[in-house]
Amino acid sequence: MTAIIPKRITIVEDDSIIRNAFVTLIQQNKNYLVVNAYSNAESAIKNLKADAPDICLMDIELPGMNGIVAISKIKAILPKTHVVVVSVYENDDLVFKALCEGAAGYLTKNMPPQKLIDSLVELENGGAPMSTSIARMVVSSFHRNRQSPLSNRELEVLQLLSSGKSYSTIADQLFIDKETVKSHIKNIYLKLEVHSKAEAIEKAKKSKYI
Amino acid sequence: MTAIIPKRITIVEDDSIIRNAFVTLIQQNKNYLVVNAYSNAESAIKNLKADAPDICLMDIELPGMNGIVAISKIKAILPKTHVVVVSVYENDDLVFKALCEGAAGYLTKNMPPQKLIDSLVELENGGAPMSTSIARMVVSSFHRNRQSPLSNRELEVLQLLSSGKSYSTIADQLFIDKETVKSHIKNIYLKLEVHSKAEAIEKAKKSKYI
DNA sequence: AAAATATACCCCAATAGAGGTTAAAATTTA
DNA sequence: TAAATTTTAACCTCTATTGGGGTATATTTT
Repeated sequence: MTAIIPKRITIVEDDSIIRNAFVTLIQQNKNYLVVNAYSNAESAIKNLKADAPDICLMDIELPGMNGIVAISKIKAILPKTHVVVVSVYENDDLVFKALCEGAAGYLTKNMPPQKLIDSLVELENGGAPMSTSIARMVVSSFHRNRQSPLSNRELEVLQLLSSGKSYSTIADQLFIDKETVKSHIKNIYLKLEVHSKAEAIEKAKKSKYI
Repeated sequence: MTAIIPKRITIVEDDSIIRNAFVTLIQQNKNYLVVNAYSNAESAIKNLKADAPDICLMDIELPGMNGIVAISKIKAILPKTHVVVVSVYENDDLVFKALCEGAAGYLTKNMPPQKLIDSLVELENGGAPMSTSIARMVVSSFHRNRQSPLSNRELEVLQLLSSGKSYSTIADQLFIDKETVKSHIKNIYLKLEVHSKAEAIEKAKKSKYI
């Protein structure tokens, strides 16, 4: 018979009503222990080592330090802590910034209460809890744009160019002449209406051609 | 009172036992209609326009054309069809290739049967159904490695270098001298033990420093 | 048959890239 | 505070790369 060690949770949420709701909700489940709940990131970080949370629920819009920066700081101090964002914002930019800084999941506040508990379980099972729309956003970010004006060969060349390869390296890799690579790149520039490598890569990435 | 128009589903799965199990399972739910179930991708694509599926469940390991290529072909013909991968493989490479080609979700065959139905519902709700481990894999792909040997400034420089910018453009953007950029790049090469831009970018991306 | 794509060649000027060395500020860490 | 690291900047050399212009031909695709 193994004793259940409850997962330690801290909450960072400036709205006291939501914060208390989360505490109450989580405390109903004895697999989880809310060690502390803060209204700002600064104090949460100050007590981070003492709290030693397994999971941290993090709001994005906060007075003072915002949630994105907070995630970064927390992961730098306790890399193993799972930081799950709980935000009203479904803005692309914020979601991807949060994930890049190390968020283990991203929930939106309009979720049904049970979804929060499910998410904690999902985390323990090795998952990455996300709201419906966030999951779609994340998966869509991988999808390439099929409306590309570039031919398949041009996409191949641009792909290699974007990984920092030189014309000659690209030529070797595609078993074609360096001059042919030049021709392709000229046509790519024409089609994308750019005049340099950097512009072409920027435009192609923004349009998700590559 | 609005009539419920069932979502049209096709299945591509070479194992007849699994295929039939999926058909039986889905047919129990009158919100879904299995229009056809195929043992290979070629025939599924041949009948694609006639089947006009809203959702296609796609295996990866198939005789003849593999599932990744099949996703690409299907999305080229019917971009609006949601292709959901159902595979035993949890290999990173396959998952990301499938997503890049346009997969709307990725499930593993060890899921409980109800999870398949839940996934169909999740799709309709605007989500992207994923198995626990796949979701973690996808979210982790955004996380950058904090054990980088590079300084923050070096990371900034390498980031810009990797987007195809020239030394002078990087200098302008960071408000520093071109010679300083060169110094940073020299140090980056030293630390990463490489001797060219392409190698540095490759190593940094593989190690997820950038 | 026409259009798009993939291939390859020429010329040329500007600059980017990689190597070396040195060193003063500024910042962070011990 | 002292030591270490980071960031900044400058000098040198030399070759490779890039991007502009043009032209041309075989192969696919429409």
